[in-house]
Amino acid sequence: MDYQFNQIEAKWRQIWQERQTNKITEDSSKPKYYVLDMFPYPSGAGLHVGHPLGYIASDIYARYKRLQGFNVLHPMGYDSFGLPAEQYAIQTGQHPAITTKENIARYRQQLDLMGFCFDWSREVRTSEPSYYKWTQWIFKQLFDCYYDTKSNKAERIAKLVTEFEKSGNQNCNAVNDCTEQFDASAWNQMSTQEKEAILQQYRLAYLAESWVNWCPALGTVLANDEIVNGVSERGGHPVEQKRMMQWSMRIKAYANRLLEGLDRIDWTDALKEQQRNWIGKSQGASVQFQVKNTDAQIEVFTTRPDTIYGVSFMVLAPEHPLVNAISTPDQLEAVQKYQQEAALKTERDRQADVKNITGQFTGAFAVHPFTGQDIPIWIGDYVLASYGTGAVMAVPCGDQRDYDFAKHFDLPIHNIFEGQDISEAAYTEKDAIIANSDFLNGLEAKTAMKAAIQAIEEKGIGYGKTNFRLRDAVFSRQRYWGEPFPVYYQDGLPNLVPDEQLPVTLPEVDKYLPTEDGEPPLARATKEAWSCQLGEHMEYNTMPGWAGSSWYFLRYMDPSNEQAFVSQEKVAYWQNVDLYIGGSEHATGHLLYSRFWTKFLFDQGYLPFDEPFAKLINQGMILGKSAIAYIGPDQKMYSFDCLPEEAEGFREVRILIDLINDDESIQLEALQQWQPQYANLEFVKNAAGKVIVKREVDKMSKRWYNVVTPDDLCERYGADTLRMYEMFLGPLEQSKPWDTKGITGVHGFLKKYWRLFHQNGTFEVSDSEPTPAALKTLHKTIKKLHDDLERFSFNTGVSSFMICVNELTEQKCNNRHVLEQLTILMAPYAPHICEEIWATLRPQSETIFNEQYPAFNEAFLVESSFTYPVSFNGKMRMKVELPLGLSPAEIEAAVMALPDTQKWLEGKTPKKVIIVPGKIVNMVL
RNA sequence: GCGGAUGUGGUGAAAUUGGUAGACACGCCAGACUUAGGAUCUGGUGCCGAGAGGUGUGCGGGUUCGAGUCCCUCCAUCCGCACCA
Repeated sequence: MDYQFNQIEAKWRQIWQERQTNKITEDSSKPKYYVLDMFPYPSGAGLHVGHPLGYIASDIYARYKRLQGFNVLHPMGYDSFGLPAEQYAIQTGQHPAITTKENIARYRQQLDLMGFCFDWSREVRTSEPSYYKWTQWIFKQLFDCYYDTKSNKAERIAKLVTEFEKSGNQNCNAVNDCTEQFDASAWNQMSTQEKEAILQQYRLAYLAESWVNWCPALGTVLANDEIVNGVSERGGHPVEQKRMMQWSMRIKAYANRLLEGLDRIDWTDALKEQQRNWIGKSQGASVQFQVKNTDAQIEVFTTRPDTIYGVSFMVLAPEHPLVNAISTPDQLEAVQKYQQEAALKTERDRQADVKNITGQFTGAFAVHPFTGQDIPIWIGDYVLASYGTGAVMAVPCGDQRDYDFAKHFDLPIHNIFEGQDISEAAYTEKDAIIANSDFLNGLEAKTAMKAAIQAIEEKGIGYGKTNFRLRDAVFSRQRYWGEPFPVYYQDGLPNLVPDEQLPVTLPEVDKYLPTEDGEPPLARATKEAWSCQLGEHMEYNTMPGWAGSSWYFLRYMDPSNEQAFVSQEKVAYWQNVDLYIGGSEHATGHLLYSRFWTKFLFDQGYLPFDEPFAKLINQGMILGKSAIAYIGPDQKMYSFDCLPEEAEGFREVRILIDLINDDESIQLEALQQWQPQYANLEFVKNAAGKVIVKREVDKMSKRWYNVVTPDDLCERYGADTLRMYEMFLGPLEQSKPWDTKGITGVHGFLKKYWRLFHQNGTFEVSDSEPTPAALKTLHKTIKKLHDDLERFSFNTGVSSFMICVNELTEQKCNNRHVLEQLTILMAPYAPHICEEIWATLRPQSETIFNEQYPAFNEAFLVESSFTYPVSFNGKMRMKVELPLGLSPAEIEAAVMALPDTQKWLEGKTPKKVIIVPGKIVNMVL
């Protein structure tokens, strides 16, 4: 009987569904384990072989844990709000909900083919009102909280209001953007509007005018991580800076905890470094500089307060609010001209222009707080408005950028480093002795820093300060296909929609474009189209993509709860995710925001943990091998090996990889039928009469015609083969190009495994005692597999199965015990074939996944002898078979007694004999 | 520039604590069987050499009886960040 994978797989897909084999419930008698995949955005293109890579790995691990007796939560869902569905809606008028639904159906069909053990009864979709009701609810909690620096957690805003009523904000321990100071009576005299304006500067979700990355082509605001090289990640449109009223998240409040939490989780160093880099903690001091002859003060942040005597000028960002006020009349025109030029430049231009030093003198001077000297104030676009205070104290001797600026504009450079030459470049190391600096003279940088901060604080002109690069996250999008805010406006003030009226559902609109006067698409909705009609109007922005994905892993625990986003009991049982698998592209987006929301929900007592993902693995990307053909100036297609040396006038075209044979030649007739432009194409063939293509590795994508789909491979080889082959390709974390050629090896292995049971046309296993050799093979494999899975090395696991089946075939083993154990062992990798075999071996069994994972027994591995390699001075010369269990002395005696040993010793006595029992014997002469 | 990772046959790759480098698979070569299938099975396959043997994990050093593995210098590739004061 042949291995009929298509029939077997279809059968078990159906049985699993009928018996609800993968449905799980909270069961406190078993330990829990939570295996999670990053849920996909259901795009119209469907899945290619790269998508399931991580899912296969997590599926294997989930099934393995289940066989070990864990109650495993392994869910799947869809991140179903997003731009492509909306773009499609704009073009076709089709409602994004319909496209999304269709795409999800297609995804589900493809995922089911692979035999994943997802508990689909727990599916979540971020675009479902029953889901985003709770995204809105979490937003409300964030709006209603501030970050208390004393208790070091989020607290209710009502607590802050009470404090303001009692003592104003003089001694308030809250993270804020508030620049004004007020006392209790001032607060109590404020109007509702004034109070709310203040509170917005404390709330964790707040409305503020902020610099945003505005993309005119998309008509929306983008987050920093949605911009790649200065253009939008999606579509590649230019992005410019604009000041707009936006919702933001005060993620900065959590900067320290986000940083410190990294030490407690099992992620790769690369990923942790990326997050550390993104958070960008730096310690230093904030210092006030008095502007000469005015009341104005300029606050700067510096990491080198020890170099304060080296300050010889200041530079402000062109956008700095004080620039116009302090510029002298004779400089004002030039200053404004420079400001305009800077504003026109996109961030991209500024980045590209690093080498080009520009700046403008304001005509104003500041007073050096220690020397009292006049220091000129300049503006320059190398100073960023959005970092620190948007102003720097320039220390040209210690900072290369300040040095270059000083050289370019011929500004003074004071050397404050003992014995350092700064005639060519700044001295940026922190190991020099400070000189020419009054009370700091002779100190090392470290001590000088402390002394400087102390002096600054005593003078009352500043304080020691920690600064973060992390910026608050803009939370508004001028888009249709996203979560509406649970917010309405009354008298110009934002108000929260009451819980009873959640969710605020997405209203119908006539078009998915912004309105003519630039309002977001939701402004097109009539009042009646909204699920709640409160105040003057609802919030027209929608939430960004990361809103729904920041907490979805919690919803799987309790997907249909209508009273809470997750019940206390369920979250207490499931806790955080034990193993999270997904791509590294979310390093500074999703993974950071998710940690932020988790910490917030923890602070508010909704969760018993504050890190969402205990262990994280980034699977590598599977790349496509594009096929490139060459068309000459004569419009003929040339074989790659027939290209002239100087291929001028030749152009490269990518052709569908399905049209390429194994020998890299094109199926010419199929090509002519593929696209009309090739219908009458002529060819320049090589000596073998073929047209060869060049291969290039690209991202797998429809536009490169290099997509390989799992559907085709399941059809030809079966899901079990595809699952094992994807694992066999190499280490999970590594990116690698897809190559279908090798799949026959894995397919052949499964056939070989099948033949262990089906030798003479019938299913046959022997009930006799297993041979020692077979038991040795089995237990070797059990141990290897266990170790491989514990270190997430799925590829070596597949190899171990191959070796095992090869050995058992060679031993002609068809022993029931051995084959049963092997089948359980392999079930996580190849669930369909193993279920089929198990059903034949044990017809009463419901599923193999109710069995116990095979236990390793070392007794079966013990050998009677071991063949020692014997080396002389490290060079292996002979092999000696000796019984096991000998002491090193006995081994030495046995080896020395051999005539061959005497031959290699050439009459000498070894200086030293090194013996590692069970490993090696080495003689040092 | 900074940070992270990776360099092993024709190819994908193994080698878990320093202990016989190249397991396993693809490809290739030779053969068997055959109702000629893209089936199955057997043997070979790092490089040099007829052979004994030599040599070999990006380059160059070091530690060690012994290094793919540990240390130092350099080189290459990939990824992330990038005027962050």
